[in-house]
Amino acid sequence: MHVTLPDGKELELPDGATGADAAATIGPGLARAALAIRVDGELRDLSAPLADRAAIAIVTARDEDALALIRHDAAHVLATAVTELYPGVQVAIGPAIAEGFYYDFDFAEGVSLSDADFVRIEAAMAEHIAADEPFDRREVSVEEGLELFRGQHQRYKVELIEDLVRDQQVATVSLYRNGPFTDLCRGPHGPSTGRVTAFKLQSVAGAYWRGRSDNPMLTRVYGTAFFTRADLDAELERLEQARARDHRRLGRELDLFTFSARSPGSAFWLPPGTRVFNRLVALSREMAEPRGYTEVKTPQLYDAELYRASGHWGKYRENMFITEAESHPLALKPMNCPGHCELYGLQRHSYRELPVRYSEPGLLHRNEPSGTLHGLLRVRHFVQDDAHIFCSEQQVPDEVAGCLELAFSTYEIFGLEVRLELSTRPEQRIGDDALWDRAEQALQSALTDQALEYELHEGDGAFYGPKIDFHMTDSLGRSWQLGTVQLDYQMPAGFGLAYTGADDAEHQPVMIHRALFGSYERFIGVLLEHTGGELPLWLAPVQAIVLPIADRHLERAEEVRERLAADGLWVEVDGRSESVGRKIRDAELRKVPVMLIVGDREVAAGEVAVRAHRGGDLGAMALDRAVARLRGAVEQRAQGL
RNA sequence: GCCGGAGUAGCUCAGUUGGUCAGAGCAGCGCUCUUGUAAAGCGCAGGUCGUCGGUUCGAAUCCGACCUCCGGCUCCA
Repeated sequence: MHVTLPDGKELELPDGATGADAAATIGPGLARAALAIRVDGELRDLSAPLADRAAIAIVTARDEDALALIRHDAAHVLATAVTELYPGVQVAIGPAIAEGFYYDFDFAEGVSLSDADFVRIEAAMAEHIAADEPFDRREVSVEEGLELFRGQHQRYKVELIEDLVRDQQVATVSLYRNGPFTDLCRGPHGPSTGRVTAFKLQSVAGAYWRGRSDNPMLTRVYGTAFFTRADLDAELERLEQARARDHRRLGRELDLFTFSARSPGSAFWLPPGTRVFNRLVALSREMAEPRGYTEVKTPQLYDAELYRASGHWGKYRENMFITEAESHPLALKPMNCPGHCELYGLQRHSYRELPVRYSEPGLLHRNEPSGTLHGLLRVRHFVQDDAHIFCSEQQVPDEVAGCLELAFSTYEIFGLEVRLELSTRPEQRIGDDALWDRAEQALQSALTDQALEYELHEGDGAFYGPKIDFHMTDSLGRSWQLGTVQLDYQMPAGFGLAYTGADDAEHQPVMIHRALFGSYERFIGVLLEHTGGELPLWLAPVQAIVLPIADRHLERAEEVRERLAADGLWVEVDGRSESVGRKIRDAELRKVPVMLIVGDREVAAGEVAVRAHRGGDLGAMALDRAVARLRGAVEQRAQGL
């Protein structure tokens, strides 16, 4: 038979030849390096027999899918070691993931795992790797598979097979055996365990079986694997570096914010952090006002009646802080939309006013589960750069497009790359499907009209409408939602909102929810991680620091400070009796963008010696010129001087 | 909320099997130095070892409950 190689050449092989045979025919070096084979684009085991006329490519460590392959191998080796060390353990699933692999286990009652156990598990894994046990694939009937795993009391495997039968009507399942361990697995795998050359177990965590919180909690062991020790070390080094960019650490080091056990999930903003926060609020206003937004202020606390109208009482109550006064139930607002609807409904509206665009840096409280709180990225008390647009249905496309334009204009200022997601109707929702159809269609066409790339997340929409979300990742690669544009036909109906049309009849407006930063808290958190705490000059909490060389220059330093402060710059004087080297070092560590050094020469010449953070000495210049440069950089929102 | 881990000075961390173990560095404060582009020197002060309860002659150390934090899961801006 003949198969085609990636370069177009044909290879002649005996009938029934496998991928391994093909690799060996091409050359002994390739045979040694081969991990798997791609047959007509699909990744397969080397041991799989090839079909005549197939297009094949031998997969080696250089292939981009190879890492995922050996990580999956590593997951099986992990399960091999764990089943050996902990008799009676049940195994669930163990896939490769973006940064490594995991395997979920259900340990016997009373047995728990901690990272202290990694040493011996890793040692057992290393033995199986050293033994270079082949991965043997076997296709068996469903009955045989069920019998095998029932015999081993592996209920999760049994459940997986039963589901395969139910959902995909399979008649057979594939098993992979390496050494003493046999797993239900689709494959493919590398030829043997020996290919897992550099691996490390990283953490142990709980995970619900099949990701559902009413299922049992399993024990998940995370690890990673690479082809070389050097790659593994580089990854561990990268994780170490990421810790230095953790926004919680930067917030403390830069005196931006802090937390207290007396109000878990709520940041305390220190003066420098408050300056950053407020400047972002100012930017939001600056962006929104020319685009026709009008700012409003609405209450924090509402009668439960309001949340009945908005649907929150039914669908969101779990996340709300509820109190009462004179036996009336009240709740702190978890979103601004009900208040904005109420405000809209308190006045009459004509079609001539539409769209009405209410914006509000609204303070929200959400009763997030304690285990989900995470620095500034997941809090219970936060401010959204929120706005609600009330418009006619005809205006929806333009308004959604306007929101997308505003979003991209905003992210561009920070040099942020965002990922778009379109989320559609969830199971828990209000309103009939015809309206959902229209709303989802409107958002989708807004994206396709501008040829924007997005991921579709079915079922992830808000309970009142579908949404387009903007995502960014933190220093450890975790994804966080920032902005959102949500289309809502339900809440205006719940509030009985209306406007008088040109036809003199009452019409129901459509509402668009939109936030760009999302919450200021989360945005600042992500921005700190993105910049490593080196905020751009216009946003830096201390934009410049004046460093007098000796005490006799203190007076002049104070004059320089006042001059800059008069121009609206955030500036400090380091008046300590320390060496200049020390003052520079401390200013560098505080990531202050600009240092202005004042000594005898500068006093005499009316100059300042300018030094940029990580940019070194820029030389002396007249004070006026330094001020002009600083102001210019701030106005242009430049990265630095 | 669930699983696992952790909590010693403002920060980073020591503290072997319960018995001068309450320590170090940095930060802070004081004094001296008056300094030219990433750390001057000396000294002082600072913690009821997360909280509460228990075991013990004796607990930072052992046990329990609770609180908070960390890593995940579910959920979410």
